[in-house]
This record gives sequence, C-alpha cells and structure tokens, in this order.
Amino acid sequence: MARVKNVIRVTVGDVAELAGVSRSAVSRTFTPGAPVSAGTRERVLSAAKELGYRPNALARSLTQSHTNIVAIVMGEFDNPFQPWMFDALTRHLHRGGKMPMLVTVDSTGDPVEPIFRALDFRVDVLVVAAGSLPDESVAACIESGVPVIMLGRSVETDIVDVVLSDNHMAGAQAATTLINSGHQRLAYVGGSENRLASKERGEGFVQALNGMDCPLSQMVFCGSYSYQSGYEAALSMLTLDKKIDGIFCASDSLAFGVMDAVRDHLGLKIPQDLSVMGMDDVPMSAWPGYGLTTIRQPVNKIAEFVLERIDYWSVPGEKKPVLQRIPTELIVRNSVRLG
Amino acid sequence: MARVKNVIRVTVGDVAELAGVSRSAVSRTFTPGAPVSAGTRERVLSAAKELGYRPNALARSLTQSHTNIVAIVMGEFDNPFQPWMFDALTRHLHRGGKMPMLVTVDSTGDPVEPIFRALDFRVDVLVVAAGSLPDESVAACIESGVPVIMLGRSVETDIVDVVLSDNHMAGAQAATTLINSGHQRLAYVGGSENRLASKERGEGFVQALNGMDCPLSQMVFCGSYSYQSGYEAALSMLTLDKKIDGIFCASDSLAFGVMDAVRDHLGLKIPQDLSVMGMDDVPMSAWPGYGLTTIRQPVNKIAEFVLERIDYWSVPGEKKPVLQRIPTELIVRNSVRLG
DNA sequence: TTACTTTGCGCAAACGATTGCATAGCCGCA
DNA sequence: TGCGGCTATGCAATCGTTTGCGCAAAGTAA
Repeated sequence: MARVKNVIRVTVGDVAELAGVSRSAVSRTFTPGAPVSAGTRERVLSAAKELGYRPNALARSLTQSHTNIVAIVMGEFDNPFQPWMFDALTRHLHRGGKMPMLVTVDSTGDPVEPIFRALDFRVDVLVVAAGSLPDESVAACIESGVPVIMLGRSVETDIVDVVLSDNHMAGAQAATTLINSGHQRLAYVGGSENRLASKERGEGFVQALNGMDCPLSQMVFCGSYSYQSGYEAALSMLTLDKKIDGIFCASDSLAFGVMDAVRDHLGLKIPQDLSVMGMDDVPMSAWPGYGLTTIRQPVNKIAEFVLERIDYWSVPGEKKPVLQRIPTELIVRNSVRLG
Repeated sequence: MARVKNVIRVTVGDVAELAGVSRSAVSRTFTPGAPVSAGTRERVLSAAKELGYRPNALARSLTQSHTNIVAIVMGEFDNPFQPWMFDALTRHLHRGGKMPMLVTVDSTGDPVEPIFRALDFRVDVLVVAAGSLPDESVAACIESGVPVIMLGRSVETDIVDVVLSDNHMAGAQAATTLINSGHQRLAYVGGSENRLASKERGEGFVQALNGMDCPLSQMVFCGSYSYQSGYEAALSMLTLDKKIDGIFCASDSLAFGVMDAVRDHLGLKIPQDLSVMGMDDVPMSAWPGYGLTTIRQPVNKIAEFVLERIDYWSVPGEKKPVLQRIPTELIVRNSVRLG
C-alpha cells in the first residue's frame, strides 16, 4: 500500500491479494481480450471496485508501446478560430480514449524545449495545431520520430500527415456566392502570403472568378489573420478603388476588421454598399452585430479525421502519410447583398 | 518513408555503458544536487549528448512522488475569456516546468470519467478552470485526493485553493467610473445568479453605488456569460426602463451582446445615449467596433499565483488551502460617456 | 485409457528510471 | 603507519504494470 499525498494508492498487488489471485490475473482482467475465466474476472472486478482500483497509466505505459497521450502543439491564440478548433480536437481525443497534453510554443521562449518535454512523456502523436509556429518547432516535431499530424499547414516533407480544409473549394464557394448575387468588383484579403491556407483560398477564389469571366480587382496579403490586419487592409484597399462591391477574407477575424473599418471609418453600409465574406465560421460570426456570411471550416470533421489518423498510426506496420482535404460549407447570413 | 516506432529509445543503461559508469551515475548526473564527480559528469554528459538521451518522464514519475503533469479541467468554451485565461495558464505552467494535460467535460458525456482518466496519470494537481461545470465533476475533483485549485469559482468545502479576481473591487471600479462621469440610472447585467463571480461583481457594484448615494435601477441575471444572454437582457431591461444611462456587465461577451442590441435593435448610440462597461478585457474589447471600457481580469497574475500554489502543494507537509483575490484593473476605452 | 489440444493461471522478467545502503578510495592529521 | 571522515560510486531493490513461458487441469477424439 503505497501512500502518496494522503491517498492510499491501490495497486494490482492489493487487488490480487483481496481477490486471492495472482497479479497477472488482475492485469488480464483489465486487458480486453485476455484469457480470464468468468469466475476470476468476477472476483477481481469486485475486489477492484471495493478498493477503488484503477490501473496506473504511467506504469502501464512503461511496458506498452503506447501511452495514449497525444501532444497538441500550439502557437499563440492570435485568431479566435484556434480555440475553436482546439476545443473540437480535445473533445474528440477524449472520445477516442486519448489524453491531450498541451505544448504551447512561445515566440519569446525556446521553440523546441517544450516539444522535447512532451516527447519525454512518450506521447504517441504530435498534432500540430498552430498555423504560426517557428520553423524550428516544426522541424523538431518532424524529426521527433513520432507520427506528426499537421493541421491546416503544409510542410516540405512527405513523412507527416496533413489535414486541412478544402481551401480551393472554399474560395470557389465564396466566388459563386458573390457572383450569383450580382457583384462585379471583387477583392480578396489574405493572411500571410507564405501560408498555404491563405494562398489556396485566394487561388480557389480567383480561379472560380475567372471561370465566370469576372477578373479579380484587388488582392492583399496582410501577414496575419488578425482583426487589425483586416481593418487596415480594408482602408488601404478601398481608398485605392472605391468601386469594390465585394470582399472575401481568408478568415473571419479579418472579415470583422474589414467590416468595422468599412462601417465605422468609411461610413459604408454592409451589405448595401459592400458585401463581405469570411472564412472559419467562428461563433462570433453569428452575432447580430456582424451576421457574417462565411465559409465554415468543419472543425468536427477535421477532429474526427485526426482521430482516425491517430488510430492508423497506432498499429504497427508499414505506414503512408496522407494529405486530406475536408470539404467546407457555405453559411449564409447577412453580410452579402442578395441579387 | 514510414517510421512508426523504429526510433531506438536510449536509456540510462545505454548511456552508462558508453560512459563506462553505472546507471546510478547517469541518473545522478541528471539529478540536480546529487553527488557526482566532475569527471563522471563530464563523461556522462557527453555520452548522453552523443546518444541523444533524455530521461523517460514516465519511468521517472513511477519512482518519484510527482509527475510534473497538471490537469486542467475545463467545460465548454462558451465565453471568449476562457481560451484567454487558458492560454495564460498553460504558458505559465510551461515556465514552471509543468506539462498541462487537458480534461474537457462535455455536458452530454460522462462528467467524471475524463477526470478519472487524468488521475490515472497521477497528475500532481487539478486546476479547475471552468466556471460552468457539472457539480459531479467538481465533486470528483475534490474527492480525488489530489490538490485542487479552483479558478474564479468558489465551493462549499475549505480543502481546495480558490483564486479569483477581486470581484468586489471590480464592481466598485465600474461604479466609480460611471458615477464620476455623471451617470445616474445604472443597471447591472450578471451571468448566473448562483455563480460566485457574478454575484460578487454585482455586490461590489451596488455597494459602491450606495456609498455614492446612487441606488441601482435594475439588475438582471441571465444564467450565462454569453453574447446571446447580453443581447436579450438589454432588450428586456431597456423596454422596462428607457431612462437607464449606464450598464455594467459581468463579462465582456455580455457587454458585446448588450451593445449590439442597443445599437442595432434599439437604435441608440453608445456612449452618447447609453454607456456600457464589461469585465474581463478580452482582446476583442479593443476592437474599434466595440471599444469597450472594461475591468481587466489579470490573467497573467492569476496564472502566476496558480503556479505558486502548485509549488506550495508539491512539497510535503501540513498544508493549508487559501482563497486569494487578485486585484483588477480599469481599462478605459470609448463605451462610457465622459462627464 | 491414451494422446492431444485448449484454456486459465502463476512465476518471473521486463519497462526505465531513482535511491538507500555499503564500500572503496582519498585526504589529512596525529 | 593507522585512523577518522569525506566523497564518489555501484549494487540491488523499488515503483506498478504487462506478458512470454511453463504447467496443470480440463476437454476432445480415437
């Protein structure tokens, strides 16, 4: 009977003793599929319940080849989409019996040490859930020797899973929505130019526009997905070309910035004078103050797929990483003028 | 191209062999304060570096009385303040050498199983960071036998730490701000009536008002901190009494809801016709669209104090829980009319 | 009855660290 | 030279599991 803090930790030994069986029998009872007779199982289970026994996950992980711990690597919460995605992810992990361990990489601190510290716990997988992460951090993940699943971000190697929204589809959805409702001078506000997601969304948007014989009027990359960036982009964009009647933003927070700049600073009405679309569908988009028509990133589908991949990597054998695109969904609210 | 677990795990044994010393020597080299001669330390360190050795945290935790894992128990992200607090918390934990393990309790799922699963990993502490959590979950935490630190929420027992913002102070700060700028008919919009934070903020507000000979005109508890609640509260409140000229909300998201309802639905101007104050100071408060004057919850100070308490509980001995209030701070923006 | 497969169970060896205890070496000092 | 007191080291037990292996009991087929 080991005493830690003030709690008596009950071990297999204790249960075995009370049930009158060997430690192996107890362990097997808690291992699905292991050979135990109905009789022993019964006695073990009741002994375990009486003592309040639960297997020590640390000890278990020591002998087995997996820990059921999944590391989630994050950067700064600079975009309201991130906590949203993060929340969906952790809930799905729980459902799959995994425990999420959090690694936040600080732009001021060491970009790799926190990752190593997670690896010290022999996490099964690294899920990289941050768009903006130092290159060194990403490299450390890839070289860790542990399966890596990257969310919404592509990397040069082909040894990691990549799962992201179908950004081309999203861009096309935005384009058709705006064109079908009679808009003519359209612009795109992207985040960082060298971020895959931003680029793809823009490409999808432009290609679809071209397919409908409507060239893009303006395109700006702000460097980040932040509200502030959107605000500034809108101002510079609309002083350059006052006739723009529709703007597609690479994120909802950019769109919020655009909307506020347009309404508060330029005195235009949305959607009468100008239509704005976003992408993500964060909860705030539904707030009446914004009522943003947007392209939803299906966080739950993404999280589900991540879980699938974790299971895939967990069985031994020859493995192939995948790049998976998850279809997006148009959410219509009030920020786009109707035809 | 596929590597799953073909990474050779290097152990103390390997390092010991290469360095030509015993496993103990290696272990001691990595234990600060343990007696090792400069010579062996040197050889061990270089062997370790050559092999890329890092101690297995699981194995280490098995023998020691602590794991350096801290469980963070959360409910739904129904309030933008939560990810904000959460982020600060995890960063401070990292700084303190702790790894955060996330437990999210789903209102639809089992309220205690995820907590038990975290306890299976012998977490050192449970930090309860959610306001809205089923009572069973809270009870499970308290009975876990592991130190518990509750954030912004009080419980009936006195065996857990409680750390929260100084809500009375916050209420008083809001009151003086509004009174000093000449407001006369004031209202309070709270969250849930049986949530300590909401209650205290209201009390602080009312007491300060009374101290300045200005009785509270109206008070509403919405049941939650959500935007939607604020929206509805504002409508019902202002149809009841059109002369209200200042509203203090128990959270920023309530305040956003109030502002949008007031501006978009009732056609009033903020702050000319009505002043609104919030509490939390989430990043969104600074957006020009809202420009919310609010009371900041000092998330970093809170996180810092949590870390202090974790260290406190980590040394053995007779322990006393504390209830700590962290001072709040007035943040002035544009949602309050100036005297 | 014999022989052969199942099935269930216990022993003991991992897993990868830490740590109490015993000891070997060294130094200084009388 | 002998002794006491260090410090540095290694041995082996321990933490709480899982699991390969051997074996006894039981079931099946001839």
